Amino acid sequence: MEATVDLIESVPLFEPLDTALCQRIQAITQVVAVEADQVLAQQGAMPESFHILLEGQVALASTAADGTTALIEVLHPIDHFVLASVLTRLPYLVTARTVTRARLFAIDALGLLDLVEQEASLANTLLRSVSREFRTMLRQVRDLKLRTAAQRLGCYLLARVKDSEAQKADFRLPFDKGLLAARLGCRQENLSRAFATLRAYGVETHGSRVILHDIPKLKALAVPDELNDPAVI
Amino acid sequence: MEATVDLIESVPLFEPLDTALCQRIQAITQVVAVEADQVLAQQGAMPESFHILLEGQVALASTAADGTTALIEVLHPIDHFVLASVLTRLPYLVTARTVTRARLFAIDALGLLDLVEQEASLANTLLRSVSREFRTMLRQVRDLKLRTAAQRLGCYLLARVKDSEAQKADFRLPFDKGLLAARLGCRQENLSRAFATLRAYGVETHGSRVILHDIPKLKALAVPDELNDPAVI
DNA sequence: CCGGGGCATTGATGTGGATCAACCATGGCG
DNA sequence: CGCCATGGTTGATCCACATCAATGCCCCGG
Repeated sequence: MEATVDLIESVPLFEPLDTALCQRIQAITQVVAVEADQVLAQQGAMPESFHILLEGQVALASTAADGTTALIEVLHPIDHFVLASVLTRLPYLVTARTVTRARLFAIDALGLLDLVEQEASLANTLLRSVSREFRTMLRQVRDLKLRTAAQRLGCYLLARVKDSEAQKADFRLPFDKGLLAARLGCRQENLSRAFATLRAYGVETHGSRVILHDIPKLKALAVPDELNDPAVI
Repeated sequence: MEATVDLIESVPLFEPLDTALCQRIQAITQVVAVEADQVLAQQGAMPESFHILLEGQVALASTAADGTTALIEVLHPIDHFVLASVLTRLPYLVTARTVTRARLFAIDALGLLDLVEQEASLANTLLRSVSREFRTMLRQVRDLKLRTAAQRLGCYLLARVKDSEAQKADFRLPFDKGLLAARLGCRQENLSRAFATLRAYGVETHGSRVILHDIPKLKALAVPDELNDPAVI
């Protein structure tokens, strides 16, 4: 299916671009609807499309030679993936798979490369985006090296609450605990135990429902990034 | 000290750029010489300069709120650092510190941002560079999640040998084992033990001298990235 | 109403790596 | 020449997490 220019312009990534350029992007963009558990990009394959997630969830995972797999990230709308592979013309480092049924833009890789070379505004917006993604990965490296699973879980939960002043919060996990465990880099059993340790810090759970009774106390345990890195993202 | 245009043009990162643009970069670049163990960028501070390492070594480390530190990378000439922070105008996520005495370019952050916005060729070369850095970080995440310290050491050693066909190799570690341990995300004691396990796979060491007697055997243990990710960088 | 198949929790045990501590080589220097 | 500082190795113990196994829970269909 063809994408409309309106739809292209509504993507935050493309917000700084003028309409003429969005039209040229639209010309190389398809809207794709897929079921859950479908592969959108295969690790090791050469990039064909740059993907923007409009609805649903997508998991990015990387597999080692022995077959073990590390879940890198779970994406929510509106986010995008495999940008760095497309821009470097190097094989995908991750397999992207839908968690739920989803709707996405698939933007032709070579067409996008052409546009990027000609249009400084597009190059600039992508440059900022890849830079932010780089910082996210760097933080994940620091996380894995320095924090325990319980602290990573605490950070994840704290990141779900928008209001930075709030003392309490109440929300649902966006996906099941198996996926959350993988996202945090541990096993489901350990996630359970991590939730158990966090109970002493005012964390109550009922299935996917989470209640944080004492956010300051939790922050003291988990030490979220905001405290390390002022004005972060 | 002022940089010369020749010197700017000789940096691989700037190789695709025309002379006029290199002149404009030269105008905002200082050559800096520093002793060992000097801080060039402080985590949490706003970016003032984009750095390119010409001689010596620089370590990038990130510190958590509890004071523990993770070494992210040790850089060699000609490489560069803190690009993503400069481009996003967000605080440094790492502290950059010289390991040896060093010589660098310090390019004014705001001046560079101006140039990037105007010049598609510069935006493009930086875009590719940040993308490659992103992929490096992503691989480090996978490494930490999936490989043991001995495997990471094996990969590191295998990466030192250029010739991909070689059966044997012989070289020196570029820095001391304390730093190498940090780079691999473990303690010095464990690095020692990792070297000990690798002895069974044909790895011989005398101080910083390393001899690999049986590269195929070592590859079978460590499973370096080339095997996962064809045509990698 | 009952039985079964997921998902989540809980327990027991094993492993990788951290930590603490002692020891050994090396090399600079009085 | 001997002293001590430094970097590297080795051993003992501890902690976080993985793994294996059993059980509880809940929904769903018969």
